Amino acid sequence: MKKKITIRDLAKEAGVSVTTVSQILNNKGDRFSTATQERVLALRDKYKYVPDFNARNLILKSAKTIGVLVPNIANPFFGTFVEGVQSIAREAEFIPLVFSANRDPKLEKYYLSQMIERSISGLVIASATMTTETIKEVISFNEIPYILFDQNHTQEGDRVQTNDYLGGQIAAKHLVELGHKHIAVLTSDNPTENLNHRMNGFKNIIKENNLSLAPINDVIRAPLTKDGGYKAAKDVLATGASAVFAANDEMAIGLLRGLHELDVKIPEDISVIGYDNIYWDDYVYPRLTTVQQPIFDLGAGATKMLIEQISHSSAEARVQNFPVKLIKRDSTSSYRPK
Amino acid sequence: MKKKITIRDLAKEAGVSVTTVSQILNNKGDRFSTATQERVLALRDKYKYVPDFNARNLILKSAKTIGVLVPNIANPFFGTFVEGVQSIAREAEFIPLVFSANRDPKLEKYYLSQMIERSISGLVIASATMTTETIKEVISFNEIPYILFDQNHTQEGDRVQTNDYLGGQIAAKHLVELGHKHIAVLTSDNPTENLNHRMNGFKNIIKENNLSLAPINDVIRAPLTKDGGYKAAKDVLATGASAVFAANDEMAIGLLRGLHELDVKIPEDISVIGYDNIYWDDYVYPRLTTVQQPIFDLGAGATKMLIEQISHSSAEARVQNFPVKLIKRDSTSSYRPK
DNA sequence: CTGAAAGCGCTAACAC
DNA sequence: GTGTTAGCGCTTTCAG
Repeated sequence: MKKKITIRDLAKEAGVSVTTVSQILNNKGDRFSTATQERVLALRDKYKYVPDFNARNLILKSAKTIGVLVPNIANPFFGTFVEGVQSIAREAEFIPLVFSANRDPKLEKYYLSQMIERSISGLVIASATMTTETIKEVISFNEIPYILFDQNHTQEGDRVQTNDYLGGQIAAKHLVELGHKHIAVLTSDNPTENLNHRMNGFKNIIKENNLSLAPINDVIRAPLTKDGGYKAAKDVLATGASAVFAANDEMAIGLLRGLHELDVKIPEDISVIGYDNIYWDDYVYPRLTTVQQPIFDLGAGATKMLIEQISHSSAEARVQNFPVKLIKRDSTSSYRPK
Repeated sequence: MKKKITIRDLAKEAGVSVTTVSQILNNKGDRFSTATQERVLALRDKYKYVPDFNARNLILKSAKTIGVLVPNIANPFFGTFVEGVQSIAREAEFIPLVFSANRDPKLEKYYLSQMIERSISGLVIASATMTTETIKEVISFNEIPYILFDQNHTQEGDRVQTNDYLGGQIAAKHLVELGHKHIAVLTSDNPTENLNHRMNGFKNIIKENNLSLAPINDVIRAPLTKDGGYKAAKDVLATGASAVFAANDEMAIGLLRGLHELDVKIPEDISVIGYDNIYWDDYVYPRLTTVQQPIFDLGAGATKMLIEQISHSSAEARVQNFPVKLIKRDSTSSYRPK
């Protein structure tokens, strides 16, 4: 790395003091003569001078950096979420530090400590494994502003969220309206609170319509991944249901594959509805009907809240709700008796 | 943010000098008595002291940060690539700063300047739009070590790469061996050098087998995206070919969807082979045959090289090659005359 | 209009 | 074994 040119170099060459240069470069130089200002500015451009970040922040105590903790960056759901974060961060000239913690609490703690060391100004947490204890212990201890997403709704703090209960209802209504009487559910073997809400909303509609959902037989549990959905196909088929609600699109897409391999026709033999509306839904076969969460907006909204909190440090905890809605595609159809 | 506890606080409480604390905390404290060492360490734990990053780096001049520039983080190819980067970075205690520049040169420059300001130690560039000029102008000017990936092979500098020519040959061989005589190609409307190599390898095998590839009719060009592949389906079909090689999996997957909507059966009516082996290939229908690039390893390998370069600043430009291989799945099959 | 001087929190020669 | 001291590059009072 070339030796960096410092503010002192500029000052010397301009024949002024370091103070002068500093003030002018930080737009606090009204009081200096236009000639001086122009000289300094010209010199900065000539040498492409960039103030040293560390030196600057050492004084300013703000790194304009926000941490983003997601389970898996290669997952398009979180990829899109992060893009939402980035779009807002960029506007506010914050830099996001993104970490993919792979649902590994140790990794999460490591990254967390790294972030604190780097004095991030705030944190967006989109990780279901981040426990209340970790948050209390590490984040609150350091009094770092943070925003939660996709968390157990029992936790405290500012958050963005969608109405999971409603989302579950929407999914159920769709299947019921298509005439399905026997509906199965594919959900996580280790559900977070928001997933429970989603499922409760679903069951609520089932019950209202006097349909049954046998808790044991019709509720299949598997990991919340494509592979989880894939491997659960046999069990889903065994329920004999004519429609199935998968707790998220990843699972639903895995399920699609599993059902194909079992020579089950979708939606003719069984309708499948997912949840999230990741951008892949249009590219699986058949195109996946789902309940949309505005993923990008969630990332953007969380970041907007966070930056507000950093700037004004508003005291009260706020919750921002985002809408969910049905996206009808080709994986669901009317019930046809066999 | 709570006022941070500083090294001075520790020193005072431990009844020793700041130097003592600093040395001990940096594992250079052999010369101090065990008692002192333990006292200091205990205090650090008690107060969860973390050295101030900015102050530290101001002296050390190393932020242990590497920049990573990718076109699109929500794209699983780059998501996986970034995970590879992260895995190595973490081992070496480097923090990756990941930017998704959306193939927008302005954004790329902005992020680049941000990174330089933050005195990153090195840069992994996985972006085809990053031109030689930008690299020269911004990166070389600041003498930042960098590693390229997926770039125009004409550029200078250390790099990781795969043998695209061979990859193209592998794809062609597979189709030829299946008995296909009339093969179409779906490639980028704005190809980078590595794509050209890929295509040249492909054409080489076609020619060797005395098959023709009409440059105009059989080479379809579209954006290198799912949507690009989707919209190109009609044109591909119009070639009358019994097999098609798509320049990457994204396009291939889009093409699959487009062909479905045209009621074309894959692989019965037309075989499709992609390139990259993104993890979605197993979850489209039919499962996509492709040429694998070791994406994770590429990210990891690039990062390993970069960190070596940062540490030892080895002079000579190095190139590390990664293997490619055929992954046979369900989207290709033997030629059957109609 | 301008600059001297203090100091952010830390590390590292160099004394003692 | 331990501490003094001098900065790292920058911003910011405050005194001209």
